[in-house]
Amino acid sequence: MTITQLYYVLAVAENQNFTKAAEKCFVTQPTLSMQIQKLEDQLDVQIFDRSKKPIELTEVGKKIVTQARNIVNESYRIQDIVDQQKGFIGGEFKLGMIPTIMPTLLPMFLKSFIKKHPKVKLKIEELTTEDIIQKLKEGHLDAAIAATPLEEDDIKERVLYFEPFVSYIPKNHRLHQNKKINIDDLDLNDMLLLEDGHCFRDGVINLCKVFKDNTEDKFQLESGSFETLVKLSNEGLGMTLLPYLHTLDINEKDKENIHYFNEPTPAREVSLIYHKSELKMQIIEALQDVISGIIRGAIAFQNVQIISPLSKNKKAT
Amino acid sequence: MTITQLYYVLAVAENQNFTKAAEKCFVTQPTLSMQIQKLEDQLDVQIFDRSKKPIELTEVGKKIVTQARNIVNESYRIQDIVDQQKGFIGGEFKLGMIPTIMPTLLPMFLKSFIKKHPKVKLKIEELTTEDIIQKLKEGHLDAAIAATPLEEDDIKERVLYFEPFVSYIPKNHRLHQNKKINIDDLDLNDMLLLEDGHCFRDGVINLCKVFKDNTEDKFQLESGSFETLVKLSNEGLGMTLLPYLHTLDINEKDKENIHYFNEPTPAREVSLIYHKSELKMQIIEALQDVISGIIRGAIAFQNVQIISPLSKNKKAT
DNA sequence: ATATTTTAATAAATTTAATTGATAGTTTTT
DNA sequence: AAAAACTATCAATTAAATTTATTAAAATAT
Repeated sequence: MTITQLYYVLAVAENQNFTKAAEKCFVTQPTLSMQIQKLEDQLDVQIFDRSKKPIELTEVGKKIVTQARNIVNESYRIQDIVDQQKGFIGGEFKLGMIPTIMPTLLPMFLKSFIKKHPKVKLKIEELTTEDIIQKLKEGHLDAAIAATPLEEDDIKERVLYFEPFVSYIPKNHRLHQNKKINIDDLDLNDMLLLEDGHCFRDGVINLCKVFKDNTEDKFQLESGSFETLVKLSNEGLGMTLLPYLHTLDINEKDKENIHYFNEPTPAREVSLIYHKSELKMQIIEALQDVISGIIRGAIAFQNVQIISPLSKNKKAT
Repeated sequence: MTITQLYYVLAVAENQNFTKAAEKCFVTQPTLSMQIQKLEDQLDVQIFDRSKKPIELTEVGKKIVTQARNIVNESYRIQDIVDQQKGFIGGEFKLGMIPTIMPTLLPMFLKSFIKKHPKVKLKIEELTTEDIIQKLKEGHLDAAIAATPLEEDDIKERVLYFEPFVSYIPKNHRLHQNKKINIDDLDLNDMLLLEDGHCFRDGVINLCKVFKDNTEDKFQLESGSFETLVKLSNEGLGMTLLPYLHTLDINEKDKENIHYFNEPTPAREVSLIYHKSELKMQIIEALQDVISGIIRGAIAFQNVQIISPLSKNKKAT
């Protein structure tokens, strides 16, 4: 049994296809076929059920894959030990970010991070929380930035900052006169929301339900970006909630529609999350340092109330 | 990096010698030299300090060895998964036993075990508790039978039985008239003990100190076997304590010197112990079943008081 | 000090294993 | 029924591990 064989098994298991898996491993398909067969012969057990199309794992196969993932990941840790010893901060680092954080946070820290740690090859991907959790568990991401707490066993969280929710209330809205907003002023029924799949949407729903749990989940208008939400709102279609950092680059004219909440300000907790195995911890800590340092100057709210990003129905989106 | 390379590193680390390590791996010495060099080149770090004789691990080397042991052991688990799936109970199984348990317990269960599980190739070694713990941690033993509790983080325990301490008191001894013995009758100063290194000795010392903690650790006579202790005792050199199972094959004449304790009978806890990684659990459970089944008929004491096998000075011997 | 022994590294040859390109045999899709 | 997609198989090739023989260096004994 070799680490390479186990790696091939993982590739086939994840792609459900020998040919695609071979491409991802940068070898030809017969290589995978033969090496996996060899492993199966040695163990005298079928890992894949080749009668099913697409190919499926057998029952033992599933257990073997879990263990293989362990072994392959633990093998990466040896290089990690060496890097740590040398104080070397570098190499490829795959970072996931959720869509409602990425556009505002990434430009704030990226330049500064690559300047400070030029040897790190950052690969950043925009993903839903759901995908992030799966990829962290499978070892396809080294870390991610998402709204927390997530309550996932295998994933650790380091809080970066608390980002307040801010109301965007157009002229014609019943709340526009109020200088500051209270949570119990909110009503999901006149609220514009991001489309399903964003955890910020779930946060807003949770927030609105803090006081009224009778709201039915029927919304009039939904969109994929805050920019659109603001425009729709300007058209008088309702108010909306924005994460604080998004309000920093709203144009002057629209800024008068921004209303802050009374304390305790509802906020989302934004954390750097990573697998509990703590691989590449040096880079994770370097990221944390850079981002925390930058945010310290940008967000100055004191008394906040954390709103959970988890939807009541689904696990985490 | 290959599992084989990691295995070679472990062998050299444990033998502190390339030549010996090569023999244990059933390859030639240049194979080890080259493969380990290759790994060192790849990681760009020295694992061994070859300037020291005998060869030593570097600081990183120590960390790499720990992780390598992880990986190699986890790789064995894949075969384990397959065996478990198939319900196969077989293969090599290395069992350690402490000297004060081995001669009485082994003959009781060995035949019956190999009859019930003929495919298991049992390799039994007599070892001190100390050695057992180390070998379990290094993966050189699959399980062991020892006196417990040990309070070792990485080691799990499954109690097999409680074996009472029995007094052996010769004619001329002050306690010979007493039909039953109390713990507070004991005095370390007229007690014959096993030589240092046996945990049963430490158990006896702990037992005697339950009531008197003023005893100084100066003993007159010590021996390596209970047979000798009994003979020395017969010569009038003092009383001694025996584990219950040892009293079953004392000759008729000497049996009148055996005195049981009043309840709660002091006893040692005898357990099957194994690494927390739970490798080869099927065989461990098979062993537990067989031994528990056999002991059930042999020991019938109810009210026992467990005496710790741990010495106050050293950790566990 | 010098010889002997022990031990690890190196070099070249050999064996073993992994990988590839070409192709055949299935199954699925069109 | 034909085409496409996919995996297994084979022989050839490439790469890697291992061995035997030897050298070099250090430790030990004489």
